[in-house]
Amino acid sequence: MIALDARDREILRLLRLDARMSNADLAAQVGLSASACLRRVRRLEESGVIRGYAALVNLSGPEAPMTVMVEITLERQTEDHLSRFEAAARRHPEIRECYLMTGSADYFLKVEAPNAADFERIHTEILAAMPGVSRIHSSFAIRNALATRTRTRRN
Amino acid sequence: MIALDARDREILRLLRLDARMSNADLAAQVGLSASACLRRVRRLEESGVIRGYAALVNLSGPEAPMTVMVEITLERQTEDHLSRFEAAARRHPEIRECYLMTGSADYFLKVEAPNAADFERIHTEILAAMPGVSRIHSSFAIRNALATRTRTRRN
DNA sequence: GGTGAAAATCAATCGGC
DNA sequence: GCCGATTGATTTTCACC
Repeated sequence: MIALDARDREILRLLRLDARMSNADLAAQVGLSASACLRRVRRLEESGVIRGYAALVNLSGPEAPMTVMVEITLERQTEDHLSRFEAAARRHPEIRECYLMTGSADYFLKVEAPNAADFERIHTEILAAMPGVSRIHSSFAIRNALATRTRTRRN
Repeated sequence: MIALDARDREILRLLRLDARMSNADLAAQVGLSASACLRRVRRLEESGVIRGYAALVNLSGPEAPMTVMVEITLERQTEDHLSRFEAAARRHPEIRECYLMTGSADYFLKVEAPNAADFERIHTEILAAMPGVSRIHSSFAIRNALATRTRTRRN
């Protein structure tokens, strides 16, 4: 992990709020020249601190996906089991977040599926089929309460 | 909510993977001209389907923030209480996600704090101080198991 | 780390189909 | 609703201080 100074942290804060802000704007807001700012952004990208940029999508009505919070408890927690679980999680884009947790549940997953049938498939074919899984507990989201707009147009 | 066709869904899928893909690339991948593609992206932004673009940040070591999954149970669930809770959640950027849930816990929050002291402050001053909160259950993440890089350079 | 300038790419608009 | 061309921004890469 590379060292970060206050300006790097400010760049990260701003890009988390608006990943499509122009480099010129970003540079002005952190008080750097455009070239110095771009050099820092590239360094953050290449070191993996910035691991990507994502559009925040917000569908409602019949298009709305199911969002399910899934707690997974494993029978065993050897490095090998954890690695295999995580490798499987990475292969399934419906598993949008996956955290190794303290406490009783070993993994916490946020799963997004277009519909209930797809979620059932993920549940039975992927999650329940993982080696060493002893318990799966799913909670369903009714709606995202923080779905407010960050940015609408480039200007 | 606007109607989406297959190309709109493909645009959303691609922009969730790489929000900084150029419009020219995006257009080529969905099989549209650049101007037609841009018109669709603007429509998705203006309708709120795309609510923003965010850099995915991935810090480890001493810079790593605490990620805490918090389940909140309310005593009452009137519209008024829910609205006030959600308004308060929106005011605190450390609350990065907030879902209204089915089942026993009413809200599910993902909280990110620079350190334990900040998390304690959020816990006591914000979460516990909300009206009608009867139970708060926090689970701590050890690490993000899906922190793989999506994109490193513009090219 | 900063400046300035050049080249390439891109966004954004407009007229036409 | 889509295409193609034009115009103005933006990104990106230089060489240099």
